[in-house]
Amino acid sequence: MTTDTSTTVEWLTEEQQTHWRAFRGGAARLFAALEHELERDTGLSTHEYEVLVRLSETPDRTLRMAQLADNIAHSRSRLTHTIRRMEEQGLVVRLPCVEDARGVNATMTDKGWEVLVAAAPKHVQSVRDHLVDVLTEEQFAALGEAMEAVRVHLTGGACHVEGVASEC
Amino acid sequence: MTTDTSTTVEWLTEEQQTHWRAFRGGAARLFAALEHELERDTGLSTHEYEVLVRLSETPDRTLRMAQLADNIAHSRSRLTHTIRRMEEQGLVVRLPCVEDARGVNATMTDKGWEVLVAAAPKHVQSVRDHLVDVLTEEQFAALGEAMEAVRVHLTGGACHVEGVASEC
DNA sequence: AACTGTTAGTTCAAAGTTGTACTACACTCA
DNA sequence: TGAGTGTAGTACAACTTTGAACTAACAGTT
Repeated sequence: MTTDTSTTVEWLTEEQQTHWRAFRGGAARLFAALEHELERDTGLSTHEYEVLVRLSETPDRTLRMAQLADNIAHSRSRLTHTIRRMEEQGLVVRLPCVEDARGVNATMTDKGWEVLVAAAPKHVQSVRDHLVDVLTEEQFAALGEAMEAVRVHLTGGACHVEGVASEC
Repeated sequence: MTTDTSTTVEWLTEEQQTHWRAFRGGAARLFAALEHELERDTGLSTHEYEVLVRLSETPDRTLRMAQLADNIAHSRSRLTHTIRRMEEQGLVVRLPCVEDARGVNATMTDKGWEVLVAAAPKHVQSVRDHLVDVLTEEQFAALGEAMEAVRVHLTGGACHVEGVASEC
């Protein structure tokens, strides 16, 4: 082992480059398409949709801000803005946390629930149209497993918050 | 065929849901990590990097605005802003297009080239660290092929602009 | 040449995102 | 009990993105 700072990097093969570009380009266009269809069909952004989904999966439709932020991989600051906007729309409410006076609980309202229930079928259909049904079952499973490995690598495998089971 | 507007949607199986979430979560975290490392190491955003890459691959380091926008899947408006910022940094220049007086050519400067040459090894290393080397060769190839199918589905297969061969 | 429809690119204002700084509270350990 | 350290969430200001409106120029028609 040397301390050479100008070590050569192993370049990508032409094949790898092709795959990497397909991944970047495909993912960018896919997320853009899903975003547009969800916005058009329901008025929600995919981020707002994700928030509602996560809240809907807890017993009391409530999560701490930090948990929510970790779940959907947003910065704290970004989540504060998103939740404020959703609160203005009446989709969620924020309440101080009893156990920890620093904390804030975001809770889904009945309206939030209704909006999610109305939005989900359309969004699922979009995901089918542009991703799931475009691939074979094996391809889609391989995609999921590969990206799960990437996620585990990036987050150190962590995917749980004390007290509340979260999606892994 | 009916005109029933409330047709039931085929839901995702639990497995499909898991894969879909892994894909979303993994991709979001991966792109965020790459963005941060590139910014930290070179001061470039991944979008600026992409612009430089595309320009570097043409014989005269030049592309029309619209071609560039299509290549990297950005809106026209967004590309205008990106190129303006890059022009202020001296990475590209904009020149009127001779063949079509409506058009504008974006050309990479020597400085842009140098910045790209300096940035590329670091970025490739990031891509290796967090994606390519995390997966087996087969997994990575499967990922690329799947996302290529998604891209083709979304763009109607188009991936070429008259006159200039672009990445497919 | 004038008319129509289309394409290229920019501009504008509104909305979203980012990172830092800040306040408040909690935890630890002397 | 209080000093020091860490965590939760928000506020702020700078920056980026979005979509619609706009100007200019091409292309085809009559």
